[in-house]
Amino acid sequence: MRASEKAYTTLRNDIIHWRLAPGAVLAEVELSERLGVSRTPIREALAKLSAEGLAEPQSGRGMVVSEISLDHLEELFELRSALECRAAELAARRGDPAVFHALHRELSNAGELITDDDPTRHDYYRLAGDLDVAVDAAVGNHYLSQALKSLRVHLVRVRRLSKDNPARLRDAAREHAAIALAIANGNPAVASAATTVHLDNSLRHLLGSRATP
Amino acid sequence: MRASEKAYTTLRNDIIHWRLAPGAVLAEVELSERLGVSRTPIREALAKLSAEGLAEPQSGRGMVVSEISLDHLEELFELRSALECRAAELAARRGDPAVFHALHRELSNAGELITDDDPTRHDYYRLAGDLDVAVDAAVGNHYLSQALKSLRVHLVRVRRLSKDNPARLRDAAREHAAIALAIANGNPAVASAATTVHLDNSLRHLLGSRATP
DNA sequence: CACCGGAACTTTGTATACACTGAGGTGGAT
DNA sequence: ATCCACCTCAGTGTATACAAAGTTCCGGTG
Repeated sequence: MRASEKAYTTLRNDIIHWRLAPGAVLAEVELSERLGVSRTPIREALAKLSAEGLAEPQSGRGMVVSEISLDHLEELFELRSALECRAAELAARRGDPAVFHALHRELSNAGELITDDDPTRHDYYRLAGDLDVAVDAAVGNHYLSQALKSLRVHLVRVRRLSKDNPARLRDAAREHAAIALAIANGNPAVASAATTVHLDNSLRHLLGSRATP
Repeated sequence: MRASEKAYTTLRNDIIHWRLAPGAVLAEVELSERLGVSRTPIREALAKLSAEGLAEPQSGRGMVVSEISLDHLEELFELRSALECRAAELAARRGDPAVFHALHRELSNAGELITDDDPTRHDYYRLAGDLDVAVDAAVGNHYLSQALKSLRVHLVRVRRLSKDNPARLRDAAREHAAIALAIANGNPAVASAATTVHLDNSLRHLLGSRATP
């Protein structure tokens, strides 16, 4: 693996998983020593992170991890809604019903996955991710997929801002199942509407239950 | 101006204005000699262009100017529609009516700007750009604005694929005026619908009248 | 005592030298 | 004659040295 890729991946994960908090300074020499590569690949990594919106140039000098807070949530979800509603719509027109019927079945049983055994909700988030992947594939639009991909990075980051209670996750799974069903049935309007409903519920939940700092 | 910025700006303009055609190889040494800077800022510029989607890594080695053709148009316009319809909707809810009434007046008279005196249609495109800026400002959503901004780069590139006849531009101006009016009237549904209509007309025109190569 | 100026230092921006890898060509063997 | 192996070379990937710019702290002055 190239050094610049390694630096990029490491920093990206550190930012997404809050090991590098918003506002943290990204000093080139310090990073190059910590990651064991020279400054050149570090700079390359920082440029990519900046383009992705995970880092931003400090006033005049240096880079810092970009801010993310509940204040950004509404804005983030407006973009998310625009993209995901359209994606669901297009998936309903173009997707293979069998694929989404299968996802609907899985998601309908997803409540069982949400137990106290797995506090990271890994299985649940993977299933939700599967739906995203299936929608992307069904839509078959490179530009839309890219826009969604760059958006999801920020969504992962935001997830840490709230405590996820099991009840909400079970509701979310049901909402996902409804979206999958609408797509499987080839109904664009319902798919879009179900997505709107789901995102509104998610947003209100996130804004309502703030994580204890 | 920093050398990396200069390299980035120059290359970006060269790509957007088709002085660097899709598929052209972006060799670091050749570019560094041509632009009179060392390879380091060139690499930085290429990284940014790659993140923006204007350049992409060649199989294994090197970078090339990314492809853009009429085959990508439908995909591009699907994303565009998702973003701009929502933006128009939100602008109708939040915008200052006075601003958009003014734009509506200007756009209603835009037909006069489209003469044979200015074959680049500079005045017209600037007016259309003013509407975009006003919508962005009215929406007040950083993430949505960023998504639109990165999309518009590709749209400028695509513009060269078709010959723009004056009749279509005058129609387009009227459609823009309709969008501005709907926003001024605070009617989200109409603003979104007018945007959908405008984009559909634009797309069909682009696909219908191919530029003679 | 506060404020302004400058010098030193820290940190980024750029150039260049070196290392490595993949591609293409050439020569030999079958 | 064709195919394979090896070698050469072009061009990228990385490291490091040097230049420039901005920040901070100290001292002087009003």
